[in-house]
Amino acid sequence: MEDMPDEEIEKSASEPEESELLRVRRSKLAKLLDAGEKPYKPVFGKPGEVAHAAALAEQFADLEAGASSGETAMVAGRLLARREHGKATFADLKDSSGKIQLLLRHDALGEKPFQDFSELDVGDWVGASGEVVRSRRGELSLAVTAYELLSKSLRPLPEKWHGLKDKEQRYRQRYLDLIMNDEARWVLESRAGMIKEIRAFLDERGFIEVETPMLQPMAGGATARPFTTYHNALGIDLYMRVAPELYLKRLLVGGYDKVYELNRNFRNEGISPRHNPEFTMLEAYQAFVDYRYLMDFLQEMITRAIVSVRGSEQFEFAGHQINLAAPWEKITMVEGLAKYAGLQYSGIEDADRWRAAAVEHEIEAPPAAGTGWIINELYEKLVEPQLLQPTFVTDYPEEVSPLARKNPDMPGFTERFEILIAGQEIANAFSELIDPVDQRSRLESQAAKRAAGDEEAQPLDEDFLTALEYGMPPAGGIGVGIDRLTMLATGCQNIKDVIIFPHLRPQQGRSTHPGVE
RNA sequence: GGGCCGUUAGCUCAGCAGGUAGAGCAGGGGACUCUUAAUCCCAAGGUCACAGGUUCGAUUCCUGUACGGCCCA
Repeated sequence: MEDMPDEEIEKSASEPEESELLRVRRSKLAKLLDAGEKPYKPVFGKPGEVAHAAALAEQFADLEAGASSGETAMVAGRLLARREHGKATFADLKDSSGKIQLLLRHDALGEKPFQDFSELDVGDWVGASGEVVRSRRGELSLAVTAYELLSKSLRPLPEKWHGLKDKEQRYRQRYLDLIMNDEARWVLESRAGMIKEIRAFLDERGFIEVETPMLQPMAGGATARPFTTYHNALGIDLYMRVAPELYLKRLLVGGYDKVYELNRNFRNEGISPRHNPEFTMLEAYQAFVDYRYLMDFLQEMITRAIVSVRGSEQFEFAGHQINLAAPWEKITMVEGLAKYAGLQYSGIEDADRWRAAAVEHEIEAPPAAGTGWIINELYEKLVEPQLLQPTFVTDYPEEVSPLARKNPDMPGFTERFEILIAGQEIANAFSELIDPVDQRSRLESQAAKRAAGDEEAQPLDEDFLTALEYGMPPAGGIGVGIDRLTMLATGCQNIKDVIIFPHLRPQQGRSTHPGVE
């Protein structure tokens, strides 16, 4: 740390070729400092005094072109464009609500402030006050009588007309995406709005929101590889959670009958257009209900969330017209394989035929995989992509559902369903397995799979089983992937578009901007 | 992990059957008191992602690497 200054000097000496654009801005900053100006102000106006552009647009909607309102206002935002006309200048200021035009006139401002405005750069934060007027061409404007530089920008923004298109740069420097692309803001705000709707939906029904451990001594509750970390003081490995499920169930054992958690899960898997290592999941549990009850429950919640963004039950996603109007199709996984893939076999006992179908469809089953696993793979490969309209797919194989109650009428299957929309898994739900003896044997099979080399199989969580042995009430549980749901609602087809700071590989020896690093 | 595509000025993009590159916007200088992709004039701006190879000569052809996108597993 103490030799930082030297390093800095060395660094700048070894990088003499700063681009002209950056040099010009730094020299403007130096000029301001030399003149005793403060290019990074602490505050602007009094709290509540600065108006939003959108609020002014609404308030003065009736102001006619060329008219003055007689009222003054203060605004603050980022300078996004400037049009100079000799002794008059127009500028666009963008705040969090929208844009407003500034009109600066030499006669109203005086020589020095008028000239100084020309020295400002697109990208600078500016605060201004003046009379609200509408220009002759009909643009709501602030006829500026005073302004100040609030924060000097040292880097040029992307082009004003085409904006920032480079996807990589949009993900890596999301702030630029947010400045330049209103759609990026809309996605962020839509996501926030949906989460708010979902919380309201659950809160209205008496659910309590809880926070269970992100760092777990054992990563259970889902079939996935965890991230590993280490706790120094305890001297033990800890795992980033892959799901909160086993902790939320402990809360039902503890006597709560409606709990939910809406938060991050972490899975140590590849990155793809549909996978980010951390993602947001809603899990909710309600005592005394089973998976049948949860169908209407989820249908209502998901419809409400999507309609809050789309404004309608009908919308387009990836070229498909989706209709959320009730009723949604209900079909068991085995029925689905018959209807959509022509695999008309009976249940789990048709093991040889399922296995033959797997070979035919080039599904490579790991050594420990049973018939249930194969049925699920066949379903995911052959059926899921065809389920465009909202569909409840019910009764998943026991083998891939180690935490779900067995379906007493369908040996080998569980009381579980997923909701498919546009070929995407949007929600998962089941009647919870509360029998501690059955649960132990299921987790023991998982442990056997782990021993056979399946790194995704769930560990046997003795502490969780102990909790179940005290007695968990009958309950149904749901899981909703918030990122997937946001993709569906906003029409985004890459998860990186709905995660504000998605994970990308770090760049090596290459920077998108000279001067970075 | 495999296949295909991309990476050229701050941004958006051209271009090069191999002879060290252009435009628009942004930035710099100048003109202009109602523009909104303002307009007009002038000048400037580049390790053509990176590293090798072929060649008299590579931004261009070949190989590899990095990062990203799409598809497949």
